[in-house]
Parts: sequence; C-alpha cells; structure tokens
Amino acid sequence: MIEDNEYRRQRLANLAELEKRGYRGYGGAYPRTARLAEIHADFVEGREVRAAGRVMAIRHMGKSLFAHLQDGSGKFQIYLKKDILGDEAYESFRFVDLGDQIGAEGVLFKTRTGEPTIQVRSWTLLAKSLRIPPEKWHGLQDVETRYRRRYLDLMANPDVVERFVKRAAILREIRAFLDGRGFLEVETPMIQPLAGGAAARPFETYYNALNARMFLRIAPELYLKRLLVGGFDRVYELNRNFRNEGLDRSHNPEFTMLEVYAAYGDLRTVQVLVQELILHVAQCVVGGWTVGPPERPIDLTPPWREVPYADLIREVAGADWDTLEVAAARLRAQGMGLDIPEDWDKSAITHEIYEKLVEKTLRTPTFVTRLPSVLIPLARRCDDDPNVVDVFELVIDGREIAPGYSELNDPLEQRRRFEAQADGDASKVDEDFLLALEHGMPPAGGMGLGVDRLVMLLTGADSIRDVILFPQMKEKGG
RNA sequence: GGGCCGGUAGCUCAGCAGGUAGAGCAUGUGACUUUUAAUCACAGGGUCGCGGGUUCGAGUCCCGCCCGGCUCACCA
Repeated sequence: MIEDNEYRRQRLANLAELEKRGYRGYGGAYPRTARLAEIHADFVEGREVRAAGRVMAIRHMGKSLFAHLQDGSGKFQIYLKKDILGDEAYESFRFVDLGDQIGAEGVLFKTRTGEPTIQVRSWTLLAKSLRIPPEKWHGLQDVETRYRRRYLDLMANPDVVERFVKRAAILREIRAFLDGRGFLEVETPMIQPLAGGAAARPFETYYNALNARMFLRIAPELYLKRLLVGGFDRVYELNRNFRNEGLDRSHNPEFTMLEVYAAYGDLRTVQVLVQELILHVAQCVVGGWTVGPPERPIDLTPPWREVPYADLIREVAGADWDTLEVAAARLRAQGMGLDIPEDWDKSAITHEIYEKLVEKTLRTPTFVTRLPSVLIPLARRCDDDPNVVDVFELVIDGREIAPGYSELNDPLEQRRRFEAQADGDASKVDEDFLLALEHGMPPAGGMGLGVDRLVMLLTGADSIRDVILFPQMKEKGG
C-alpha cells in the first residue's frame, strides 16, 4: 500500500505539468561527457559538457537559479539563466523537485566565488522523484531507516558511501594480494547436503528436484580441502556464509568470509600470510597502519604478539592454574567475578576465563596459539602435546578476526573426531569428505578471515550493520 | 530472553507539573539574473509507533504489544 501525502500529490502534479510541456517523466539513456567528479577534475573554462545527476539543492533567484546535481562520483553546481535558456525551458524548471534526476548541457564557467559551474543551455528530465529526499543539512539520522532503506542513507550521507567504497577496495585488495601470490579463487557450494566445517546452526531448505533436505553452508572448508586433494594447492574463497543464530552488533546471519589454504605448509605459512595480507590491505585502503575508530585507534605495526593460550590464562588466573582440580578452579574463577555452573569441567571454566577476561583486552594484533583440542575438531594436534592443537586465533581490538590451523589430513583421526562430534548420529558424519581425505590430502595450513569484521576495523565502524549494505532486520508489523 | 533508552510533520528535533501540537529544513504563494545551509514576506502540513486503561481532559500517567538502539545472557 503506497502511502500518500500532500508532497506526493504535488510531485505527481509537477510530473503531469512537465509531461504536458513535452518532457518525459522517465526517460532513457542520457550520454554524459563524464561523471561529475571527472568534469570537476578536468575543468576548462568555456568547455561544452553534458552532465546528469540527482537534484540535491535548488536556489531560485527570480530570473536565474543555481542547483546542485549529485551522481555516483560527487556533486556539481549548475546555473540556469532565463535569458540563456529561453522562457519556456526556464519556466518548466519550476516543476523540478529536489530528488529529481535530470540531464543538463551547457558551458563550464566559474562563479564570482570560484565554484566550477555549468551554465546550462538546455536540460531534460530523466526521472521524476515522487518522494522528498532526506534533509540536506542533518542528513538521515534514524538508524532504523538508514538500515531498512539504505538508498536514502547513501543519498544523504557521504560518509556512508565512502565506507562502502572502502569495503569494495578491501575486497579488491584481498584478491589482488592473494592472486599475486599464486592463490586460485574458487567457488564451492553454498547449498550443501551437510553443513560442515564449523559449529553453528545452519539454515535449512528443501530441494524439490532431488527431494532432499539441504542446508546453506556455514563454512566452505570441507569443499576447499577436497580441492587440495584434487591438486589445487593454493586456493581461496571469498564469499558468503550463513548461520542461523542471533543478531547483534558483530553478527549478521549472512556474512562474508575469506578462507585460504596453502598445501605443503602449516600454521606458520598462513600466520605469516594473514599478517602480510592485513598489512597490505590496510596500507592500500587506509594508507597506514593506524586503524579503527578515532577515539580508540589501533596500531597494526608489526611484529605482532604471539602467545600460547595457556600463558594468557596463567597471566590472569595464576601460575598454578594448570595444577588446580576442577573444584578449586571453579572457586578461583568465581572469585574473579565469573558465573560458573556446577557441571562445567576444567576446560570449560578455562575457556570462560579466556572469553570473558582475556580476549577483550587484546587490542593490538595478537596471535593466540596452542588452543585446547576440544575447541577445534578440524585441526592437527601439536606434536609435543596432544591436548592442544596447532592453531592460532588472530585477535585485534578484542575481537577474533582470523583463525588459522595446521589442517588435519589424517582420515582415520578425522573420522574419530567426526564421530565424537556426531554423538552417535551417523548421518552427521560427512562420509564423502572422509573418502576424499582417504585419497591423501597434502599437509596444509588454512585460515579464515571474517571480512565484515576486518572492514569494521579498517573503517572504524562499531556495528556490523554499518559495513553490510542491507543488514538483516525484523519485518516491521509482520 | 532480561535491563535501560528511544519511536511526535517528508527529514532533524523541542514539547515543563496532564489543559487546543511547536521550531528549523523541506513544501506552497510572492520578491530577487553569480547563489551555495542563499535571503526576505506570507501560508499550508500531524493516526504524537499500535491497542487498552485512569481522568472532565492524555504526546505527557498506567498496562499490553510492535519496531529500533545500547547492554547482559543464550548460542561453544
């Protein structure tokens, strides 16, 4: 149901009036000399140009008027003078409203105050806007409207445009970096019969033609590893994952993930790689290694700290933490202000300490290594200690940005871990993946990088909704 | 899911102790041929998120609901 109001009726009347005067309300292509920012950059007094854009401001001054046009590149001022345009074309402009798309041609000049301007000789309507654009000075502030109707946000708020332009640059530079190092970009299934590669609730769907229940992927990992078996020894995938879980400032149900695998390498290979990757992208996009919101800048300058999980725990929980029995550990954790249920085991209590008291405090880039194997079923155990796996978690600004593993390539061990995880439900074991592993997957290092979180870090956004064009929202009134 | 805060004109926001709903921008009319948050004069514009209740009277107080933000929890 289209909501009507006096403004819309007025604009419909203006549209009818313009059509009566021979303008088309919704015209076709309008070839331009260049985009507005390019016309600005190549300004030559007296040059003939054709330009197009959305009318963002009109200043009537009797027999002449100034207006600003905006396109995807920027803004440009136009000047309409009655004695140059002629009475009819000038009078018709009275029926142009803020927000209309128009085309104009004329001659470049500079005003008294030095602003580059087009002296318009003729103009045409390209699309009539039936709705008032957001307010010119304050822009669009209401966050709900900004997320639900992003086009208004983009129209009104240049800093939002800039952030999404940066997002595009980040994606481009990730690809440029990896392509330059011989990694092959691949696309693997997003619709999967089993949602593996991570621990998360999947979205379920149904494929009619195959009469089969399917899932949207929660990770591409198990398919990328099949490619390692096949011989693609450096691969990456940069695309969407879907997780059927809560929404908050750092979680959207669909989010963008980079996964990279380097055969014949290990944890170290991808650890070096991810550091170089992030530094490269920061340099290209931010122009330096100081990133994050202005009020709490983060310095990415290497070397980045590397520290085992257990050391971090001992730093806050005491040097004797490893020797404590469960009951004593629970008491100590409670003494540190944590709420610990009675049935938790030692590793759960330890991880609670990590998540609540350690991770948040790691602001500058930190590789946390040697995590407990119970936390990560797909990684290789450390040769010197089977209780921990050969992984890192890269934490920046208190958030996990990128995990990296020495990948498990032993099919027998992988089967045992899957079976333990499936807890007796054989249908949850990915036999197809295990079959691939049995053909021999080369040893490999692999890592994942939460791209939305990287964009947040590099653009100083503190909500994931500010780096996703159309974030998930509840239906209103549904 | 809990707690706190918010939803008033197209947009940005005021609205006191319960007493006819306000401003700026935008819109309309008029003036103005180098303005740029143009300026000047006048005018129009409201389901105060939705539904109940209290009251002579509710934007304002109470209850329920919807949507959003922050936060805590859950979700490894």
